[in-house]
Amino acid sequence: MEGIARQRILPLETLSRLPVYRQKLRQLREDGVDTVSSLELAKQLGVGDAQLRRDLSYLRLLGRPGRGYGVRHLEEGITRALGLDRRWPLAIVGCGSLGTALARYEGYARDNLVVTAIFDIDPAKVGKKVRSVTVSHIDEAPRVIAETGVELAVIAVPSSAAQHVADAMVRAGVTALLNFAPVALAVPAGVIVRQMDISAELQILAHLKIVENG
Amino acid sequence: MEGIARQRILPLETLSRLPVYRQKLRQLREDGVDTVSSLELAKQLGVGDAQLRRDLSYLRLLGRPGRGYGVRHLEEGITRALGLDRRWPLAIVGCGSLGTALARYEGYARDNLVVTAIFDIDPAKVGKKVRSVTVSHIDEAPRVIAETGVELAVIAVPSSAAQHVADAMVRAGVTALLNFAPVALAVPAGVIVRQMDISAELQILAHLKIVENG
DNA sequence: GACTGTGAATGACTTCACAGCG
DNA sequence: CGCTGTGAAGTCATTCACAGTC
Repeated sequence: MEGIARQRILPLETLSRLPVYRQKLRQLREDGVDTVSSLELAKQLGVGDAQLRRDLSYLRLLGRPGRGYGVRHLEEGITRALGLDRRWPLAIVGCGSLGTALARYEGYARDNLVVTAIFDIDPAKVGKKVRSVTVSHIDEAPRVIAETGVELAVIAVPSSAAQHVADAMVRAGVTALLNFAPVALAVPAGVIVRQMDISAELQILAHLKIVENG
Repeated sequence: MEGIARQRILPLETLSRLPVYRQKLRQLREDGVDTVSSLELAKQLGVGDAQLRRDLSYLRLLGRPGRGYGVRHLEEGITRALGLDRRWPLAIVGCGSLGTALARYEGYARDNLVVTAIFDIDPAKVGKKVRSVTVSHIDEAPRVIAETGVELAVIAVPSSAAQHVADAMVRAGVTALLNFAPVALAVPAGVIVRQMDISAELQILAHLKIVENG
C-alpha cells in the first residue's frame, strides 16, 4: 500500500523545534555570541540539553567537545535543513482582515519567504495593492501561480470556502497549504496541510487552565 | 522535586485533537446526523478509528456497541472537557493589523470565548473601538483585566515587545498566553504559554516539501 | 452482525548516563 | 576538565486485535 518507503530523515517533533532554535541562534549571533554549549542554549530555549544535542545530531551538526557549538554554524545548518537557503514564493488566499494582516507581515523576508500573490473571490478587492502585491481574482490562480512559481499557500478565508480554495490551489499545482480555517481539509496524497487554528489553541488553553490551576 | 503529582488526565496529543473532533461533530449535528461510528467519524477527520475511540475513552464518553456514538452526546462531552461550558473573557494585546484581525474574528462566540479587552501601547490607538470593545492603554491592564475577569491573553505585538507584554500580563494576573510573536517567552511556573508562529509553520512546510516531493 | 472498549504489542520520542574527545 | 555524541533505558502515544455488548 505504501509504495516506496518515504525517507523521514527527521522526527516531526524535531522539525517543529528547528525554527525556534534558528530564531534564538540568530538572536545570539546578532548579540555577538559565537559559541554556545547545549546546556546554555537549551536553558534559554526552555528545552532539555540532551534533546537539543539529539536534534542537532539528526542534522549532522557537530560541536566541539569541551567547547560547544558554533552559533553561525548551527544557524546556517538549520537554515539549510529547513530549505530556507532559497527563495520561497508564497500565496495568500483571502483578503479579509486576517489575510491582509498576514500579507502585510514583515517577518517573512528573513526566512526567504516572499509573498508574490494574493487572491480573493470578491471582485471589489481585486486590483487592491498590499505591500506592492496586487490582489488577483481566485479564478486567475492557475496563471498567477504558474507565473510566480508559488509553492506554498496560506488559506485565510471563511470556513465555508476553505475546502473550495484548497481544491483550487491543488488544481493550480500548490502542494503545501497552511490553513487558518477551523476545518479538516481533504486533500489528495502528496499534498501537505498544516493547520493553524486560533480558536483551537484557546480551547486548549482553557482546558489546561482548568486542570492545572483551580 | 515535583511536589504533589499533577493530575494529567489527558495526553496532550489527545487534548489538541479535541477541538477538531468538536468542530466536526457540530457540523454533523447541524446536518441532522445523530449517531456516528468511530470508523465513519475517523474517516471524515483523517485519523485512526482506534485512536478516536481511545481519545473518547479518556473522556469517559461511551458509545453503544453495534450502534456507534451519539453525536450530541460527544459534542457536549468534549465541550465540557475543554471547559467551554462557561464564558472565557479574552484579552488581545497589540492593535496592529494582526491584533485587529484577531479582535474582529467572529468565530470565538460559538466557543464561548469573548473578547472583552484590547490593549496597545500607542496612545493614538487608545479609545479606538473594535467590535464594541474599546482599546485601552497597556498600562491600564491590571485594572481592566481585574474588572473584566480576563484569564486568557493573545499576544500580537512585535517580537521586541513580546516579553515585556508577557511580563505585564502575568503581573496583571493572566496565567494563560497565546503568543504570535516568534520568540520563546520566559514565564514563571504555573503560567501556560502556547505558541502560534506563522513563519515557523511555513518553514516546516518548506522542509516537508523538500523531503517529500523533489 | 456491527461496533465498542481496552489489554497487549508496537512504535516514537525523550532522557539518562557515560565513554571519549579537545 | 568541560562538553559532545550516542547507546541504552525509560516514557508516552498509537495501533492491533479481539472479547464483549447491543
